[in-house]
Amino acid sequence: MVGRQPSNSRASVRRVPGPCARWGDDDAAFIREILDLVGDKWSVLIIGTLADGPVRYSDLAAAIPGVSQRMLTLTLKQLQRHGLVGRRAFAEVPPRVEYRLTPLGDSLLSTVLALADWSADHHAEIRGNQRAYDGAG
Amino acid sequence: MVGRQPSNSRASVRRVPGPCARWGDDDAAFIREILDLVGDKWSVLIIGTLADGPVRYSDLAAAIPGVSQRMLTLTLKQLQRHGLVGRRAFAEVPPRVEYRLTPLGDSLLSTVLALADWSADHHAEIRGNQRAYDGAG
DNA sequence: CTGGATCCCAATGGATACTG
DNA sequence: CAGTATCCATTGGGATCCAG
Repeated sequence: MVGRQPSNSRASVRRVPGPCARWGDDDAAFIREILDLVGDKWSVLIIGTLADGPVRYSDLAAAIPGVSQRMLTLTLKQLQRHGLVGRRAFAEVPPRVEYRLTPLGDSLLSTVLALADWSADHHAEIRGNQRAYDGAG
Repeated sequence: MVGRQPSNSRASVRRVPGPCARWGDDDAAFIREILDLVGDKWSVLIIGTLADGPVRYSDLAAAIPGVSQRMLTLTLKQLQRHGLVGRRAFAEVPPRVEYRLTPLGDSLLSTVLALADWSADHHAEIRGNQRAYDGAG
């Protein structure tokens, strides 16, 4: 999010060096927004948990060990807002609410799975690099 | 990285329900570690900037508008530690240091590019969802 | 030029208690 | 059950100054 600029910008455009090589400034901004969403501590875990079908709020909480109610709710709202997750409330007592992946959310799952696969593939290599780096300074 | 536990833990283990549907507990942990790295505010921008070849420290700083020296240095170290980025210092005066993607970093670039593509593909759709959500409450 | 060391504020996020 | 509201510790990250 953020999106704040230092106001300090003197009139002179100063030639903001430009975007980052590969992406335009506002592409970059949007990509960062998605990255914030995906890189969020709980988003991917939630998406992964919803992968196999609708899950109730309390079951989500149980399936994702460390999450607090606050963060679960907040993250679910973000995901809803972006249209990745759908919410369905049943007018029963006791109340029941189910969350599920939308088609959009499902398409993101595939993409994220690629990243997960990459992680798994290079797990050992990266661990080795870390140890080497930490050891050798 | 945190690692703090509340001490409050009453003797009862209470049976931590287990992992998150899709991944085992420690796979999940490692994936989250990569996600933290990638989801980091500057990592992807840096990786993207290094995509086309070695870049000097000061050029990186110039190419990535909002970044502070501190964060640039810190992020580069993380990337080095994981073996995604290599550093080469020239014993000259004034000093010159070049950073470049390792093959590992390059393979991550491809994966991340997939995410960037996904973002671009669904940019409009997501924006629409956001407006709908914000409007309808 | 390339960073390291400090200071400090704002945001993140967990714990807890309360509500419909 | 499914959240909301509040409080508070931890952390992220910018600014600034210093050093090789």
